[in-house]
Amino acid sequence: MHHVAAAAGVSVSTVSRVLSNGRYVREDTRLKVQKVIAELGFQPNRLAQGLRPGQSTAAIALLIEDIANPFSAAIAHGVEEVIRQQQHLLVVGTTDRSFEQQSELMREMVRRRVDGMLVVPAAGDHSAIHAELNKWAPMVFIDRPPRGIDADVVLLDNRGGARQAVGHLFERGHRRIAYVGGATSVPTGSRRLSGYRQAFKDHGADVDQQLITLDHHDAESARVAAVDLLAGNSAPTAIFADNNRMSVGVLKAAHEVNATIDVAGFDDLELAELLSVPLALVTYDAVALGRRAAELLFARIGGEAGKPRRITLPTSLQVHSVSP
Amino acid sequence: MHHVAAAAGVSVSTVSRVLSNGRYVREDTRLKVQKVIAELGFQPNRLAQGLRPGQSTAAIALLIEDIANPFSAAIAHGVEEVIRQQQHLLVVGTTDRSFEQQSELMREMVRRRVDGMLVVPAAGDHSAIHAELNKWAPMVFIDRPPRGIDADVVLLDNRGGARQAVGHLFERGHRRIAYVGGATSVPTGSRRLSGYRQAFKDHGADVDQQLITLDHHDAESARVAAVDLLAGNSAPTAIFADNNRMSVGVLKAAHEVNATIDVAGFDDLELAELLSVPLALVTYDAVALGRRAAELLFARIGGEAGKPRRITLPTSLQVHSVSP
DNA sequence: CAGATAGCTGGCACCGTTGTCAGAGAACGT
DNA sequence: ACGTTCTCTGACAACGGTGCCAGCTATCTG
Repeated sequence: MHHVAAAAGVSVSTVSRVLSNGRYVREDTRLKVQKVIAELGFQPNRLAQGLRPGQSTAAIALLIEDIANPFSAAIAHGVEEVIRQQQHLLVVGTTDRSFEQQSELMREMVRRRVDGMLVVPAAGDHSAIHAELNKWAPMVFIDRPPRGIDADVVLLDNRGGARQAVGHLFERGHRRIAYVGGATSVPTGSRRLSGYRQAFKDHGADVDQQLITLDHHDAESARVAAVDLLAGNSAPTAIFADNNRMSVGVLKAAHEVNATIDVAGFDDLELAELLSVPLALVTYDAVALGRRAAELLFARIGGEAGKPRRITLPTSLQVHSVSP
Repeated sequence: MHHVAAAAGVSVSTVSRVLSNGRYVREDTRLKVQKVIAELGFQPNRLAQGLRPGQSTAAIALLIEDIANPFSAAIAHGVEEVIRQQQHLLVVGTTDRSFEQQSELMREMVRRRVDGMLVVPAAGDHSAIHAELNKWAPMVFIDRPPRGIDADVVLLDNRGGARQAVGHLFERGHRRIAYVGGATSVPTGSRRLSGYRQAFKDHGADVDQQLITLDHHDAESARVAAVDLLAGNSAPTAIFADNNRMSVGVLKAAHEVNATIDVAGFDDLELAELLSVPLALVTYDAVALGRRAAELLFARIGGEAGKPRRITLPTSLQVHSVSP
């Protein structure tokens, strides 16, 4: 800016006034300065602007497990919608499910003075890090409650969704319904398992522990487990899959051993309607998850006080009938 | 920091030395300052650090069409890998395919003094904006060359991939092969169409313009077009789809009218192996696209001069045989 | 015609941090 | 005893902006 001022033969104050569209600048002075700015290709330094106290950086941090995951990507999309509307910029950090990495990213974001943080929390006790950083930037959590603290969070109805899907299998006459589940360290999974159990209770049936297999981290591991289940002498007639990777594994297994079973699963699948297996999917609006979280965050940034809020978004069951 | 210095009874210089782990600080002074920092929960302001000249902000901008798009998400993932390794942070901007929005985002990123920019360019003449901003931050483009300038870019072998896929259909005995294509304003599509034509030339066949339908922006529009093609009295025996949305539309159409045709398409599809249609897909490593672009960008940031580079990544044809 | 008011401009302190410099005191060599 | 070197610390100027204040000129008001 100093450079521009010198070239235009005015003071930096005047250049600043031109840039901020302030009053009290003579028209020809304004034109002269704007001309120099254009010629020099000058761009004001927003970091320096944000330096003075009370100034916002107009940036929001989003901490997710992995951008390539469609679920994370949908959340990011929803967040982005709100952020753009609020004229803010999005800084993305990837935690890789590591609590240490998440904590270090949170600190880095605070050092960069983001206005707030949206976090899909990793497994770990958040009390220390939350106490340390909360006064710097408000935080809103997404998809699961952070362990150890009571904080703003936007969730899905995991329990209700699983209950409804398994209930659907019951209504189709099944009694031997297996459960193929992902990581047990995340609260999401245990809520879904709880919904599965609830569906059994709803229908006065007993859960067979032999039909529950957990802690599969990818489709391949789920496929192997499902093949085992279907090969057993008391094989299930239907399978509920914990999440989309589990669903893919289960569908591959059924295809592989040529079993005619009903499948239900959490999360949507691309092309589900083209498959030749009766399939029911618990779908939801992941974009809304990000949007609602961002809206809540901006409310907090705007000074909204009050107790931590917990918002639960509904799921819906999408039934794909088998193709002819 | 001033606050910390006052509380610890030392000067800001000393606090700065403690934070930057500098020499010449007595052990008890260091401990005293660190204690105060911990008690106050102080976090240094990285924006102020980056203010002095020659200092980097350790931030990279990524401008994509839409984070929720799996292709964009995969690119972001590859970029993230490199960026984390380089201890940088990722700022994401969404252009929505609008050249105006992209230009404004580019300016905003420069105002935030990012070290460099990675851009999946929108349709539009980049000469003015590139000249305006290139001196501030190096740019590397992804997936398609920006119109109007010669710049660093990392591409896919669109022409070769389409040529190979259509060639595969020829080898399976097809001669009437239709083309269902996406937006014609992006160079990617025209390269793929060129590959399609080349495959016809390779096999001494003539292209039938009646079998080419373009400018579909979503799966639904592609589905309708494919249904029309298949209902015609000179229906194709195979269809090549321009991208994954087109493929989905074509597959739905084939399923709908119960046509037994061969399908080939650009981009991968989830669950492709479970479908009961002969399907060949042009797949590629989208993560590598982001990774290579980020690597090139860091080389430029590191001062590597020389002519603009054009890196082309290979595609591979994945053939899914029909299920029994 | 004096005084008030409005328009326009430059000077300066400040934001939070770092690097340079100067200075004080201790340890050391001659 | 004296100069030199080393350790430690604080003062200060920058970095790139913004906002306040002072001061100038021109116009308006009584």
